[in-house]
Amino acid sequence: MTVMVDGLHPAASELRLVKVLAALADPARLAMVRTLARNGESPCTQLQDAAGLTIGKSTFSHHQKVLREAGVIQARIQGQQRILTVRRDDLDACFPGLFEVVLDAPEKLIGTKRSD
Amino acid sequence: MTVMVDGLHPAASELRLVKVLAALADPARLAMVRTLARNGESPCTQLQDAAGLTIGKSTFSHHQKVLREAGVIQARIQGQQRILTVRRDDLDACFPGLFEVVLDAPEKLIGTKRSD
DNA sequence: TCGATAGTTCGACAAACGACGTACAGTTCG
DNA sequence: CGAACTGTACGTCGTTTGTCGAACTATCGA
Repeated sequence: MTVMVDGLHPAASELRLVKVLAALADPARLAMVRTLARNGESPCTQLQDAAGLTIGKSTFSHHQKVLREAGVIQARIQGQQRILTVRRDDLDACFPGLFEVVLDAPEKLIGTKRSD
Repeated sequence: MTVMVDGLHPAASELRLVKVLAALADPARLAMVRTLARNGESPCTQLQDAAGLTIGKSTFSHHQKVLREAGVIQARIQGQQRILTVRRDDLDACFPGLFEVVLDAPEKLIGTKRSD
């Protein structure tokens, strides 16, 4: 069975650019979002693996929460796992073009640290 | 006379998405960039006034530096003032569409705090 | 029921960040 | 020269952020 996790996701009308940018302005989170967008919806563990993140699971959970609260991704409970999805429709509606930029940027231009 | 301030600006090939996003993920800096883009090049004091920022001048200088080091804006010395400009060509070349998104976003969707 | 799997929550800690005031430096003008 | 103007650099303070490990919750399967 599939259950939506509400109250944790902001409505589309609640998205704010500053918060979305802040959520994306981290190497780990950017990798999560880009990988998720390319691979389609994934459970947390699978995404963490696919994104090549070497962080602990509690840290991953934290980043996932930041992205969720910014409205960038969505989580839905299916069995014992959370299936994550990019909220592309809402992002495109609010900030048209933003997601495409983030997705299309070549790996070389991403940057590995907040300061480099 | 006009003198370019070099060594302080990253080359176009040095721009990194994470750093650009981090630079833009602040209400004050976002206001600076958006105002600067609309008003064209401006000296610091004039920009701070036009952007309606109530922060101290040293804080403004700090934000200006963050934007400069991320490659978002450029400074050139003219007389006793620094003329600031958005590096739109370089941004468009590296992350096509990004700047347009940031510029076109309606004020309502910007957000006033990093966390709201 | 027991154990494995999948994530969350909590508390701690170091590092980074934003804001401030003061002092400083370069330019222009009297 | 000296004062006014424009912005930078430095040190500090309090808050936020990223990371971790350990404890906890919930679901599924044997």
